[in-house]
Amino acid sequence: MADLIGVLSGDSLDAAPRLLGSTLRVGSCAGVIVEVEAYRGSDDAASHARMGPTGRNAPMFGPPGVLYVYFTYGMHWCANVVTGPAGQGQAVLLRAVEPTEGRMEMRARRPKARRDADLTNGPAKLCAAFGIDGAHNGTSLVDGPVRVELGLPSAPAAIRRGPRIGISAAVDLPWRFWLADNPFVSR
DNA sequence: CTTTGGATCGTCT
DNA sequence: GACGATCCAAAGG
Repeated sequence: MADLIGVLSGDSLDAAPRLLGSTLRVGSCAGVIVEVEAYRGSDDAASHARMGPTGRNAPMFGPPGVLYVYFTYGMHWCANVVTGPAGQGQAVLLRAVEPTEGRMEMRARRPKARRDADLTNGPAKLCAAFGIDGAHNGTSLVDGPVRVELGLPSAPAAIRRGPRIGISAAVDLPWRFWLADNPFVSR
């Protein structure tokens, strides 16, 4: 299956690298996804879903193709693409995007960004730049306000993988994926 | 360039 | 009551 839901219905570990090169679109802003992290359910000690469904992670246990937005550190929003069969609690965190449309708007929302590369090279940065917040939690990525337009699969040789960032458990699992040499990746 | 610490509050134990 | 799937400014080399 070559449609978005088809791709997202699979395991987050398969969907994550597949999403590299796809487009994130919100209003007049758009960008190419260049860095993601896969999170799974009860078998992933670093996942919000590790303890089963709660008030916050509820969208992760719903159907794939939905946006899961969470608030952290008292001030930041982060966005995930829900994947896997419904009930699994799997998702892919969007960590970095390469802006392609609406840079002026992004700059207005992120006045602290000095270089263009600082606009969207982090999970909370890209949410701020695109104006994604809790109001978008649980919305459809197919026909909702925040959309993912599936791109062609990236060449395996262009994909890098390594440990996830910012977590304190399961730190050895290489479940972070990014496009090699892309200047918009977070690190 | 790298390292360090502050900001700030919803969520779950 | 503790702690984040983070970011940024300031200080030190």
